[in-house]
Amino acid sequence: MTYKTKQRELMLAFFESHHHDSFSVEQLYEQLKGEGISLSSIYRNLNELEKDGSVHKVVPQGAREAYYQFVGCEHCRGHIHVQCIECGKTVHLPDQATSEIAKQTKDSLGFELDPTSTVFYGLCKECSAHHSR
Amino acid sequence: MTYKTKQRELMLAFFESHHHDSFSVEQLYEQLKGEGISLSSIYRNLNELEKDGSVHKVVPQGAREAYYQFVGCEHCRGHIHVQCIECGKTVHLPDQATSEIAKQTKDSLGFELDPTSTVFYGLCKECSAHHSR
DNA sequence: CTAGTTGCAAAGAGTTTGCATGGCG
DNA sequence: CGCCATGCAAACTCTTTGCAACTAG
Repeated sequence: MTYKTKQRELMLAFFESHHHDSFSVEQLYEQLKGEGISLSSIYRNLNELEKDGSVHKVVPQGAREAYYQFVGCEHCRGHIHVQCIECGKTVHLPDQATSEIAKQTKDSLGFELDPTSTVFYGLCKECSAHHSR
Repeated sequence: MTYKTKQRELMLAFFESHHHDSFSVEQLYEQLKGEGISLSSIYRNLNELEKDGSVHKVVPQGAREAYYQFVGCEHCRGHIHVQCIECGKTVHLPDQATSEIAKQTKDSLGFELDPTSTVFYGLCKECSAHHSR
């Protein structure tokens, strides 16, 4: 009940090779339309990927359109994503820090953190260095 | 160069008295139109509040419209917001946990966390209790 | 052969904007 | 008074949807 179509494979392949970037629908379309995929298929597949949790949909501050980031790979599962609000770069928080933070959240509020869907915002090492000069 | 208008005051007053809920434009309009405010003013003021950081704009998974939450009060400044993906309830992470988490992020990645703009997602105590039954 | 998927074009929803009017300072 | 903010309605943009053709299983 889920066919393996050329269009779906195209999108997955593209995402697999761009783990830590996020893309607007337009960007995806620009990259993939040459291979034969329509805008509506991109939208439809994106919605499914979002529903089963392998893609994060984010609407950046001030942006009109949504951006999508793939989090379906082994690497991403169970890791907190940390994103720089200046350069947009995203990295994973190491396992140990992730579980400690989950524990602190649990201990202080009884709150069960979902690492995969939360994103930390702030300044990466490079960007915060620029700021302090 | 920013006038104190009745409409702006209406919105601020409403937000002040609903710290930890978030509202769609439509909900705000329903609540406030009786007092004399137009849809476009709500949009325009919301955009300004977002720009100066006193309001978070969020587009929930699967939602069409944006939701806005006030984070401009003393209470919110410097605190990480923790939101339940099931019931939507939002609370603050205590000071100590917040600063420890910021430290861990800094130590492991050199990343300067911005507590005010990051939101933790997961299940609150009550909702995770329901799940484990 | 059946059911899911695609493309296209049209429809829809939420948000933004132009312009004249009104209100703050 | 000058400048900013408001209201209204029209304009826009991004996203969704209906339908017929197509394709995977």
